[in-house]
Amino acid sequence: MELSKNYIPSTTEEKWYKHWMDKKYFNSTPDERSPYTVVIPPPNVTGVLHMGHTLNETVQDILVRKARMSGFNACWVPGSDHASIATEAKVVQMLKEKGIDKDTLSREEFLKYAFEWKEKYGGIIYSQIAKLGCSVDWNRTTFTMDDHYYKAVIKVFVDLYNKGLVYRGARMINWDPAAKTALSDEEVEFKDIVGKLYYLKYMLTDNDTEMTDENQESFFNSRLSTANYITIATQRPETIMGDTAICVNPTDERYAHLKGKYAIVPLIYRRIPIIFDEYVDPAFGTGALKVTPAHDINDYNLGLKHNLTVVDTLNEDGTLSEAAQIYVGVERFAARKKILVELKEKGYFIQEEEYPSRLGYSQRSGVVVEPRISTQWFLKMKEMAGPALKAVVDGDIKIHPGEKFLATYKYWLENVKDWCISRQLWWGQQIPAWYDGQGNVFVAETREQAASLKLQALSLQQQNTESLQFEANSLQLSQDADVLDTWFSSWLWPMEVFNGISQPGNKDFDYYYPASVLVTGQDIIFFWVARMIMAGMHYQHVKPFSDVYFTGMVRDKQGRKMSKSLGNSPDLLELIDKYGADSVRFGIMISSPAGNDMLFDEASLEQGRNFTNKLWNALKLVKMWEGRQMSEETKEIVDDHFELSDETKQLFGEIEHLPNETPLDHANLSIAWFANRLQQVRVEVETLYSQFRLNEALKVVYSLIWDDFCSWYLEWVKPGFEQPIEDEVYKRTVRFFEELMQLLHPFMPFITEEIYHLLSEKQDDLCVKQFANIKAANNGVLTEGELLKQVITALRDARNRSQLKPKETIKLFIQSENTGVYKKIESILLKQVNAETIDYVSDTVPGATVVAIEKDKFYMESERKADTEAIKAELLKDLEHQKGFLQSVLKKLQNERFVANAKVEVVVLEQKKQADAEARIKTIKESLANLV
RNA sequence: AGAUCCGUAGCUCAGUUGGUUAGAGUGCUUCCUUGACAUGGAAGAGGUCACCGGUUCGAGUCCGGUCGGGUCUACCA
Repeated sequence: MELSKNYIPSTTEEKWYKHWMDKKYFNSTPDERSPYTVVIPPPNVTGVLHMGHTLNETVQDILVRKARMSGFNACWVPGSDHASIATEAKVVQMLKEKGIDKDTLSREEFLKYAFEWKEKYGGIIYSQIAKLGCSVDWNRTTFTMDDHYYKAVIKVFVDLYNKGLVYRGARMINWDPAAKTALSDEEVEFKDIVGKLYYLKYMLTDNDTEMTDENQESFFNSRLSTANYITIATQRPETIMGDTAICVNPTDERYAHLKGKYAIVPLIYRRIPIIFDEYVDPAFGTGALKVTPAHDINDYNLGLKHNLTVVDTLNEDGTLSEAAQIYVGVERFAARKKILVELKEKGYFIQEEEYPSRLGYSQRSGVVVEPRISTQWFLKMKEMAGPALKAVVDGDIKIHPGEKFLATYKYWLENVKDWCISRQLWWGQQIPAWYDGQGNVFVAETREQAASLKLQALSLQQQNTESLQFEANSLQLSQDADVLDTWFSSWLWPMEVFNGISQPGNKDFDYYYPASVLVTGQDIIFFWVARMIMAGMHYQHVKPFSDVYFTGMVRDKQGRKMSKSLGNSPDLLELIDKYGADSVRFGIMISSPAGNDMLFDEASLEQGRNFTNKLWNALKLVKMWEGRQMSEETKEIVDDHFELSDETKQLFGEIEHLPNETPLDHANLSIAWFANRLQQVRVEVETLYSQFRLNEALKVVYSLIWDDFCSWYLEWVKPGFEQPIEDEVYKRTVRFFEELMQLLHPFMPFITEEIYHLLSEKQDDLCVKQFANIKAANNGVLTEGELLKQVITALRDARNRSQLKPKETIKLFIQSENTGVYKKIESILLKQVNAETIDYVSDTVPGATVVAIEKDKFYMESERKADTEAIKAELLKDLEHQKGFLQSVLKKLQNERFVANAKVEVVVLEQKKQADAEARIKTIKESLANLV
């Protein structure tokens, strides 16, 4: 078969994903194996995958594929989130573009549009997950508004209400004036801004009768010239109409005389009391605070304490309300400008100064959040927090990387406030609360159950059943118009994807719950992770997952957050088109240290593409050898010619799965070395997996393939041009290649599966091929391989320094006490350093370039005359280095306390270093003497 | 304001319980195209591990402090 010049991902990827699907490898049903469960963090149903998702899904797929290949029944559940605010905003926008105003639609009409929208765009995210190669069980795809899921959410709400954990009340909440809904504390993002602080005059009066005079305005304005006022500082002059007090610190002597007096709000001339509270910091601003209970959380608390009236001067859309009396209907920031103008005109304005501060913005709509008093549903969090905190603190749930997030998690749970769970939206689970006309509320899963609750309530008052029946027909219950916060459904995710809430105790749920690992971004630790733990502990008394792996945030090259507005968020499908899914996975993983933010750079994807090309070309090389094995006759001749030494046989014996029938000496070492090297790396990779250090695991495998396999092993066993290869060497090489592909498969599933099948005819697939047990590596063989590499590199370096062209050959003379080692690798050495002959000498070779490695010396003779000066300089540099090294070793060894206190193996190591360094210095000195 | 992480090669980062004169990728320099791969090969240069002090036979690693940067949390108008 003719293989293309470079690897072409597109056809391969489609072919194999379809094959895996046809074989149902990703589908999981309970069996006798241990489960390995992962639930996907459900992306927004109408969204697209961004780079953060890509990193996340890749990590999960690596873990899931690795588990599937390691004897586990791996089950990865995909799905999506209805994302109430985000989706509703998109639908509203879409309707607006069609010329339809949401307010003109009924709830049912709107939901019809929303579901159409979801059907149209909801599939995008799934196709992207498939493109990336994710091995999810598509039969288990779950949407947070699926029928069973919807019912589960309602069931939980009713249950928590009945337990007294859900309640309804008027509280200060975060209000989004654009989406016109309440938000939870977590949905508010604070940004640093430079605002302004305005200093305003409030007139003082001790008149305890309310001023109603038509002429009050001119009365106060005329008295402004006198000093009879108090100065306050505010950032929000548009809220002064909501002021219901001025507050000063009771210890502040400047204002002690104001006890019992009143201030007059400018422009509307409301008379408000001066109150005293420790809360006010005398050092800040003027030490006098205007109190606006309706529009500031602190003022609200002050208002509660001092029994102040609440004047809400804003409408739900952020315009000024009737209660503001002036500028009614004007948008809040426009009103601020107009009011400032009027304050200046009338003389109430003193000065303004720049003031750095933080402002809360809606995570979804991006507008400035308005603190607002509103009647909402809340979940008591204190009761939920305890077990969730314990599960993590006790180590039942392990967080990776741990130390970094434990403190944050703990602090949040210990200081958690009640969760506002109602949203003034239509897209979501409608709150199962029904109101009668008399201000009673009935919480139940269905209208019928709510009605029967009402009947029960009535029956307590009325014993007459006939009249009760009459009442039931005219109950006129109306359901709460609001829906629940999206996170109030997502927190059930690990349970309800297996119907654990709607059908508790079902077979799947018992088998798959709890999940093995949760992989998610650290930005939703409170939104989602903590709350899933709460729900899991509350309903199952069992953690929802054993490990949490936090991926870092994906940023651009300059370290900026990826965002649509910056245009620095690349399109995943374009990247896959350009580089292939394997390269995208490689690129994002290789530069992604666990838990740290990663800077995304397309260069790392190029590195991935180059890697796939390298793999492809290694395949081409090996395929060239196929069918070029030796004939039986040639093989006999060759085997006869090369008698195996006992040493080599011994070396071979260390690898139990190597054949008894052995090929050539050099291949002997090559195969033995690589077999051991492979085992060594497998041990390393296992450890890294268990520590979730996936990027390091990938680096190790990458280097094993590129450096050890391609650059060394393949070169060592490579036959001469158009020469045959030994049968056994060919088979071993194919086998190594297969094992490497298996090791790499979780990271780069497509190309590895392709190469696995191209290497030889196969019945099985890499996707489900089980890893063989790891064998212990033999250090002696590894050391021998390392020595060979070292010798080759040093000789090549010497060639370079002598400015020898690659084609120019050398004559090599080896002076060593242990020639046996080198005789074994002669054929490799010849090839790798382009020598025509190798001879063994017991003395120096005059006029040759000398290279010293450990205690051995290598003389290199060539046509070209050696540059003795350059070589001398090199040797002197090396000598200096060795001398310095020896000195530092001696310093330790001569220190009695070191010898006494350090571990024995450390001391032994130092002694060996000393001996090696001394021997090497001797060799270098001899070489230098030889030069003259 | 509190918490927390970070500061190692030009750049992005590894460096696991302290123990070779500190590693990788990328970039850079030199050389190399009929022989799997120029999306490549061979080789090389490049670091006072932010700074100061302490513990120790021994510190990039542990402790304290300083400076610089990030992130999260918090009700100072």
